[in-house]
Amino acid sequence: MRYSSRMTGRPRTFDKDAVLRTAMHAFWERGYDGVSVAQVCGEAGIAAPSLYAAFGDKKALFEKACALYTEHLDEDLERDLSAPTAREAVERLLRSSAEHFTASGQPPGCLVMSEPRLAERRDRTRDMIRARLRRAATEGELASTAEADGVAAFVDTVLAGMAALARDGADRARLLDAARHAARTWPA
Amino acid sequence: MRYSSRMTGRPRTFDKDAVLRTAMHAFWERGYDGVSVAQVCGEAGIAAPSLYAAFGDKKALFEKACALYTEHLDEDLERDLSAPTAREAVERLLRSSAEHFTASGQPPGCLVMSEPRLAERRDRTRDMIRARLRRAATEGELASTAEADGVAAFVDTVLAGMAALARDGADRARLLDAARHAARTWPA
DNA sequence: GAGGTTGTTTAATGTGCGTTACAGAAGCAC
DNA sequence: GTGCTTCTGTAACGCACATTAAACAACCTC
Repeated sequence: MRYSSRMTGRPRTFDKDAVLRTAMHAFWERGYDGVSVAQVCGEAGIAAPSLYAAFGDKKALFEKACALYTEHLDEDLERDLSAPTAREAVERLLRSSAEHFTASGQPPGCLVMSEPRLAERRDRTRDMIRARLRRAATEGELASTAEADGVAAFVDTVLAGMAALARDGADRARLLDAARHAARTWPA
Repeated sequence: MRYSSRMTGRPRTFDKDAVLRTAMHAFWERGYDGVSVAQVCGEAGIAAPSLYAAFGDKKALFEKACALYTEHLDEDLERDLSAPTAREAVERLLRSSAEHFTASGQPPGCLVMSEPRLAERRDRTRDMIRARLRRAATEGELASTAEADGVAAFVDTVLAGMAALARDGADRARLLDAARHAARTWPA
């Protein structure tokens, strides 16, 4: 047996990306524990061994689904936070999050926020928000680092809360209302 | 067989209330799906048939645990909302919630907020908050019913967010920080 | 065509779950 | 003591789950 070049073999009969999107939607909607491998197979129209061959076990599938989910999310986060002022950055983040949490054709809420297993990723997001606000403190937009951390805790809270409300069926207008009220907080 | 008076039989060897508290803690910490009947039995030190005889099946046990949890919670909510002004009511609610979500000797966060199955109870809480704020609109403390509903959506968001942050390990100071910033929102 | 590699299908594996049958133990009334 | 009732302990039930073994099918290279 040689390791020269990849052998071809029988071609896959399903769209791997489509199956991953299906799995991502399922985890997003019902969480890791709320989704069985058999359910993903049923929704994707493939048998279990095909899924295992393509993605590994359930945990690996979940991680790949999360990677797909956070791919666009991280881009959006960085775009919003790169606004010239922290105030604008926060306003953009809250608004775009409200929109994302209530996007049609997708489950309400946020996979990262809802899934207990993704606490580490939530921490990373919060680190980025805090970093942006601390920068605002050094630039004089906020009074101090402590003030920046307080605003960061508040923004984290509103983000998590909007995701929770969306999951409970709140519509986009309600979330945008909450985001608008949150923006009033900004220290004058 | 007569239905006259209750027969005595062998007395129970465990403290029913203590077992229910144990179950409540378990559900609070790990959610309905994250808790098995066997785990509750192990933590409570009783066998499954004893638990089933005392509380019924898992769903009934969960409902009784929730009733125990919300018993004190509803009292606190009504106490906070009965403050003379809506602003003070909201400030009290946010502060006491932050404290409850980080109380020592109890799991962090909130059983009602974390458990997907309790959406109805969350709705009831939100109805009470909205009702208090609409009252403030009729009393002239807020500009309009629409304004009251906006503030209510914001308060709902902050409450849910604080519970989520607490679950992720945020300490009491951080939650109180968020609550304090949220109070700044109040329309002047 | 033969040989090799990979995908599919069916059926099975083992594990943990919620739940219960059953036999014995512990109390009360008489 | 004998009845009656209720609780306890062990062991089992059926089911859903994640995962895989084994046989077959489809493609490539030669």
